[in-house]
Amino acid sequence: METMTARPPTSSDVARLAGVSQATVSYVLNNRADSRVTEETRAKVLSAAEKLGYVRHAGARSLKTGNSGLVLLPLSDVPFGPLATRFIEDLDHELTALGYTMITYGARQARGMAAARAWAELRPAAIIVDTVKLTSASVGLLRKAGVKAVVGISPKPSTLVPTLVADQTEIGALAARHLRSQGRRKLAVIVPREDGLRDIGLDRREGFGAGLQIDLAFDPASAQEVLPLLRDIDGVFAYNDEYAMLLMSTLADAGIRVPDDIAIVGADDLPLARLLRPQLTTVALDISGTAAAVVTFLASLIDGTPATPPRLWTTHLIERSST
Amino acid sequence: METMTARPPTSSDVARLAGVSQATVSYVLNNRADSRVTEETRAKVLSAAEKLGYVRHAGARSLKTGNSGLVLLPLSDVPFGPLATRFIEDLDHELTALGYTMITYGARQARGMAAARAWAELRPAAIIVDTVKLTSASVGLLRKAGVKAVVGISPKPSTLVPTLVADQTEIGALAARHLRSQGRRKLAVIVPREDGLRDIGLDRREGFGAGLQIDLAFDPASAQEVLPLLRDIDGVFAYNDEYAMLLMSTLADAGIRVPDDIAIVGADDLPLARLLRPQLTTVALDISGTAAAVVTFLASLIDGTPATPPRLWTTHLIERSST
DNA sequence: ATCAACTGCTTATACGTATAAGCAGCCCTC
DNA sequence: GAGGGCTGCTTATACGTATAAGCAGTTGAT
Repeated sequence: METMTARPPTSSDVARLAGVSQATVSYVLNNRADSRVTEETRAKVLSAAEKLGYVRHAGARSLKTGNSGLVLLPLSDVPFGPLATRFIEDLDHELTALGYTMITYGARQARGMAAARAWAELRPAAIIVDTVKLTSASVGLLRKAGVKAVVGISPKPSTLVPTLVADQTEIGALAARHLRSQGRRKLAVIVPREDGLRDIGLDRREGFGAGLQIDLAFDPASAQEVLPLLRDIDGVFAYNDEYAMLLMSTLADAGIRVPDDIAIVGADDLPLARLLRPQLTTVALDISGTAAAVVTFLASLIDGTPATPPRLWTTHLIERSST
Repeated sequence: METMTARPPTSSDVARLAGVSQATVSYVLNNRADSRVTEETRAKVLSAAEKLGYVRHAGARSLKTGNSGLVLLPLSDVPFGPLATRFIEDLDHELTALGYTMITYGARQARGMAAARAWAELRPAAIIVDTVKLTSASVGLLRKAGVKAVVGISPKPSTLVPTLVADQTEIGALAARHLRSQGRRKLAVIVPREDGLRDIGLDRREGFGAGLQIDLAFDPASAQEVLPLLRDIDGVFAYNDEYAMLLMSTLADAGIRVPDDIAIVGADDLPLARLLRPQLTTVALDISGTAAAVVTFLASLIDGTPATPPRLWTTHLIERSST
C-alpha cells in the first residue's frame, strides 16, 4: 500500500542505489559476455535490483532493440481439445527456452486488417496464425511492421505465407482404409455442421474418398434426423470421437448394433473413446516432437534463413471394438 | 519482399509524407477531442498513414504513457472445457470494447517470482490469475511494477488479493441435496487424483458433505480398482461429467444398473451428458453476465475505486435419467 | 484601433532501455 | 620510462510516442 503512488523502479534507480551508472546496471542484468564488470560491482547491482524489486520494462526494451521477443499465437475459432492444448504448452516451453515470450492472443473472431493491426502493434518476432485470418494486405502490414516470421496453420499450404500443414485428408484416408480392410463397402462420412469445424470435416471427408456425406450438428435431434440415411450403410467415419459418441448413442437407441450392423471409426483419440461401449476405434494424431521442430523452423525464419515447414503430426489407427 | 530491410514506418514518417509535424499525426491518430485539427489536415494524415501501412508501436506508447492497456490472463493448470473458454471469450470481448487488450499468457506451470517478473515486464493494467500462482512477494512485485489490478481466481477468498471466488462447494451441496431428495442415503463422492483437478474435487466434496470419498484417476483401470468400494453405495456425485462417464462405463461392464442400483450426478453439464445412457443428471454452471461484471470490477480497481468482486457463476441442477 | 481570446498548428521533451564510444588507471613490454 | 593495450567503468545517445508549451495568424469585443 505504501508504494501505491510510487512509479515502478527503473534501471537508473537501481544504479543510484548501487552507486554505479545506469549503463553498468544494464550490462550486469543482461549478462553481456563482452562487458567487463567486477564480481563485486555485479553483486552490488544485483542486490540493489533485488531490493528495489526491479523489473525491466519490456516496452522500452523493445523500443530500443527493435524487437520484442514476443511470439504471437492468435487463437483459432476451432475449439481445441487435449491435443492442441498439449501442442501449445510444448511450444511455450520450447520458446521460453530460447528466450522468447509466447502469447496467445485472445480474440478468436479477429481477422483481416483490424486484427493484423492489433498484432503488429506488439512488434512480435513471429506470429503463428490460422490462414483464414490472413489476407494479402494483412500479411503485408505485418511484414512491414517488422514481423520476421509470419507463419500460417492450415489444412492446405497457403500462397501467402509459409504454412504448417495440418493435413486432415490423411486422417480420413486412414479411416477409409481400415473400414475397407474390415470388409465394409457401404460407407458414410459424418461432417459437422458447426462453423469452425465444418471445413476440417470436409477435408477429412475428402481424404476418406468415396462414401455418403452426412451433415450433422452436434445435437441428439440432428442425429435423430439423419438416422434414416444410415439404413443402407455398414461403415461410418465420424469426423471425431465426440461425433462418434453422438452417433453411437443414437444408434443404440434405435437398436442398431455396433459393429455388427455398422462399424464406426472416430478420430483424435479423445479420452472418451475408451469409455464408450463398444470401445471406439479411432485415428490418433501423434504430435510429439512437433513443437521443437516448429520452434527450429521459426528461429530459421527470424534469422532470415530459408527453411521448410515441418509436418504437424503423424497419424495411426487405434483399433478397438467399434470396427 | 522489397520492404524486408526497411524499418517499420513511424509517426514521423507519416508526418513527413503528410507535410505536418509528428505531433499533429499523434493528435489525429489518437482522435483527441481537445486537439484542433482541420478536417483537411486530418484527411492528409490519415491517408498518409494508410499509404505507409503505419501501425503504432505499443512499446513506445506504453513507455510514454506509463500503461500498456494490457490485461493479462495467465492460463491455469486446470484444463478448461467449454465453460471456461466461453468466459475467456466474453472477457476478451468486453475488454476490447473498453480499449484494453487481453492476453492469455501461455506458461501454465509458471508461478511464483519468476512468473511474476515475466508478467510485470509487460506492465499490464490488470492481471487475473489463479491464486496458487501468487505469493506475497510476487504480489508485491506486481504492485510495485504498477499493475493496478491484481485479481485472483480461487475457490476461497485470498488474503493477498481481491479474489473472484469460484465456489465449488455449492456444486457439491446441490448434488447432495438432489440425491437425498431422491431417497438416496448411502452416498459417495468421486475426487480426481489428477494434480490440477484434485483441489477442485476436494472443494466439491466438502460442499457435498457426508459420504464416502473415492479417489479416482481418469483411467478405466483405476475405475476398475475402486469398483468394490461401491458395493454398499446407492448414490454417487462424480466430480464432473467426464468422471461420471468413466464411472458409468465401468458400472455397466460390471452389470450394475444406473439409476436403479446407483444414482449418479455429474457436474458442468458438458455436451456428453446428454449422450450418455442413461442421460446424466448434472449440476450446471451459469456464467452469463459474469464477464461484464468482472470487467466492471477491474475498471474500478484500475481507477482506484474500491469494489466488491462479483460472483463467478450461479448453479442449478439439470435432472435427467441417471438419478 | 487595441488587445484578448481563439485556432491550428509546431517545437521540445521525457518515458526506460541498450549499447557505442570514451576515458582514466593500471600492467606489460621493450 | 614511454607507450600500447587492457580493465572497468561512465557519458551520451537513440529508439517511437504522447503531450505540455509555445507561437503565428485570425477573429471578436470594446
